[in-house]
Amino acid sequence: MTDAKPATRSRENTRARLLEAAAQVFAEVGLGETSVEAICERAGFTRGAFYSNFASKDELFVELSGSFISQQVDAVRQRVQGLIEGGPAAHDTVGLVEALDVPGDVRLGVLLMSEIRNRAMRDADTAAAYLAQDQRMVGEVGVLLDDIARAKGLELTLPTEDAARVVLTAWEGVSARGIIAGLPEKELLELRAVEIGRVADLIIDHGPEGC
Amino acid sequence: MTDAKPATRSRENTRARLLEAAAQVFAEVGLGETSVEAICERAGFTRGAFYSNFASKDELFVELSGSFISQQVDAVRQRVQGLIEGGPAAHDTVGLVEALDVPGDVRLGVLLMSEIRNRAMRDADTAAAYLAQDQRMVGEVGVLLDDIARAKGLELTLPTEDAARVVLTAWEGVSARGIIAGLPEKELLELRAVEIGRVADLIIDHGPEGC
DNA sequence: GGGGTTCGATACAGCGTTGTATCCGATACA
DNA sequence: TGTATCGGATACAACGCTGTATCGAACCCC
Repeated sequence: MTDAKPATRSRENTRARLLEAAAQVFAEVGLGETSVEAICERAGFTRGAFYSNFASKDELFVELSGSFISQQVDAVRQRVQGLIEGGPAAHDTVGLVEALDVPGDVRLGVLLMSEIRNRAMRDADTAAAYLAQDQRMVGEVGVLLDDIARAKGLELTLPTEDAARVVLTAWEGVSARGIIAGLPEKELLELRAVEIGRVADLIIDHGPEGC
Repeated sequence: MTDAKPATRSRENTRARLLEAAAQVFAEVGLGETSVEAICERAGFTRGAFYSNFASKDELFVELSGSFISQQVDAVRQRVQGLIEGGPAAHDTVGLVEALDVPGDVRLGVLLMSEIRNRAMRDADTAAAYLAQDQRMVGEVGVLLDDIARAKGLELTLPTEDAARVVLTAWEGVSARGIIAGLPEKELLELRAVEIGRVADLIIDHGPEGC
């Protein structure tokens, strides 16, 4: 999945390497600051290879962002299903963090997602794609939240969809803040777990003190 | 405050117009996609005027982002103080929305803030400035939240600082989503008010049902 | 293993942008 | 009113980036 050097030259391989390199460069310097040249250099190709596979930087970005987001959602979906099938044992707010914490380079993921959102704010097509996947993500998290609450015999303190949105928004917010603060990967993960735990308790654990 | 055409030519006036134009262009197309040329055109100057006032696009951005954020915080601070001095009458979650809702072009504000955060994720200097102002903002919101809770005879369900962060994160998240969804100004304000009200209730109104 | 095809490298023309150096006009002050 | 100064316009050289057209080599299939 992370073949740095290609054994043989094939269209698919080249595309994949270009996409991966592009993701890195986008994350490092931002979409607007990224040149096609920089992507090619990172991937170990020349611009000839690039234009043989993509019409422009924009087209590549559309493809990259599309696959990246849906990949993220799919990963969460898989984990949510796993947790639910695992029975009530796994149904804790800890499970929530576990579900959202898609493995991989956290920093890259946060920065790339930030670029996508940034573009979505200005481009209608990107916005539509983003909102569609976002809705899916909200659905998955909502299912998990409902299930956690049910396993605990409690009710959500918010409508499911709103609850999921609050959790996801907090997730993104705390991720961004961690990056800005320059936290290393490990501490970022910890911070995120702690904060999401707090928010989840607000939403699920309505009234922990004896009434 | 919004003089389009300068009566007389003065350094300060030119700087101000360039800064205002830059804010608009940054919001429209993003920092990286913005050329010095575009800023000057928007402001009604040539690049000569620009380089006579700023060393580079970056320097302008640093100045702009610095003044913009602190201005936002100051505005919130003023409103928070006003509300608190207004007595318990104004102490509602409605007051919270009122305090955060700094008047002006909402879309521009959200987009510009997004650009600043985006840069803060990659540039240490910007990050430091951002975090400092963010901390101030958290403080202000925290004070208001504490006061609202006290006026209602309730306690916050989270430590003050965490509570403020949750509110602010939700605020930014819902703003961004509104922009992405292409909501017009008015609906964006409504959406924001509703969502923040919900979140605030979670944090302040612990246990609305009769125990 | 040879020939056709595909894929990536190379070369090139063109454009937009940057930053500076110079010039001109307006403002301020005597 | 004349003069010095300051601020913005103009002109220019240089660079980086884009996109395309062409060339050469690796792959595929027979």
